[in-house]
Amino acid sequence: MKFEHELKVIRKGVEEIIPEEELIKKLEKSEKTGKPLRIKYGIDPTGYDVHIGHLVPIRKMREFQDLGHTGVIIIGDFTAQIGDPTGRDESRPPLNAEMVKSNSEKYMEQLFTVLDASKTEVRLQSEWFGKMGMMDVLKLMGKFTLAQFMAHDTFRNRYEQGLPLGMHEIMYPILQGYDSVAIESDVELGATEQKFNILCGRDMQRIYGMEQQIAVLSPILLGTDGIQKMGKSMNNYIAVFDTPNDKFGKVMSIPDALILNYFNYATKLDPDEIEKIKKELATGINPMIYKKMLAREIVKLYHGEEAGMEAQSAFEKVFSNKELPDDIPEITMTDDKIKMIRLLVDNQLCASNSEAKRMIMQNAVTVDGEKWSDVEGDLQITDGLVIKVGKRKYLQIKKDQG
RNA sequence: GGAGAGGUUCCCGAGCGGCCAAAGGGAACAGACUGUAAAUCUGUCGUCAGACGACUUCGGAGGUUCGAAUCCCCCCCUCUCCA
Repeated sequence: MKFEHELKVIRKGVEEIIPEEELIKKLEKSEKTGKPLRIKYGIDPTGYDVHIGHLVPIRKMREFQDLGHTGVIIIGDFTAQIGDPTGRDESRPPLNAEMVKSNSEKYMEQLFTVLDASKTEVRLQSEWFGKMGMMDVLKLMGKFTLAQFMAHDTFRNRYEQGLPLGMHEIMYPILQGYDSVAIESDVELGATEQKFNILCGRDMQRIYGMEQQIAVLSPILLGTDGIQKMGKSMNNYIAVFDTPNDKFGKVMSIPDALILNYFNYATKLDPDEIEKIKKELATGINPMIYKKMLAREIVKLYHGEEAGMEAQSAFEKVFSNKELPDDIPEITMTDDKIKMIRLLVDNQLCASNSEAKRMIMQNAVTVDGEKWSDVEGDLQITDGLVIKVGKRKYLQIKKDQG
């Protein structure tokens, strides 16, 4: 069959393609005309912390790019004012132009760790929505009925549960859908929860008499807690900006049952190889071995091979062998002694005096490996002392004689 | 516009005049253990103060009371039903 290779690449790690037959037609057409397909993905510039869950569809975009197609990233400066109803982020501070600009720049910087910049277009929603007036908006809204929206889980559930549902929120899928018209997308990427919004884009294109886009839906990546989807509000995410050591550690903290899932969706590993790992894990082997490999693979993706190895040895050093890490934050002190509690709070090892005391009482504080138990005590400062709080917080003191 | 329900500590959610810094669960953190920042168990979880005690907190502003998250008044917000 024609396009067998392309389809195999596109299908990999994808939950659903709607409709697949049309995608084949589009591929054919693209080949015939030599015109690359336009692959859309939208982001809301409400913040800029990108986590590896976001990158599942982005990696898919890269694969499209490698097949010669064009990625189009939409900066949702209008939808950001609404907040994706499926995302359920509470606070929506109004965004001004500078914030949009700086957020999206930082956002793109992270996406370009994956994307091919030469085949990426970045577009702002305000390019088209900024020109619209009330009449245009009414016309857009008239294309859909309330029943269509209430048939959608997110809206219906919130309505039925008696939760607030703003009128403007139903505009979200409409705006996102119109984006597809504006940029004439052939394919829109997103996680499965985006199905409704992306299909809205299809409807919108049909209404405007255009060729309709294909939805290519990625699975939702679970967070490090293994229960909820990875998200900023849940504090269960691995960020692109996390240090290699943090990425490694966070991967090590996922439940064992999640290992294969992450291999599938958060790494570039070949499916055959993942199949092998699956079999290995089923033999009852210590999952840690493969979790380390997973962590290494993920670090590698963003920081390179060497960083992956380094993060692993740092992890083993600190957690398996309980040695000191290489990069301990340092402070320089001139005094001969300091109250321990103050030292901990002043250097952000603890959030408050009370917490510092609690930590001491819970045997969480050590000085050069020795437990510190005197809640009120002073620390005699000597050069090179290492303070450790809990499992992960360190501080080294440099004594300035001067 | 009318009638009713509600807004509690990071989240969910109990409390409805003193025994409430506020049950319970989740998250988080710590300790033990371990094969991992897995799992499990135990503990901690407003701030300040030598665990006594003090101060700030229960949508917002007032009031009643020796004393309020709990009662009253006004305001803001959410939900349901009626029009």
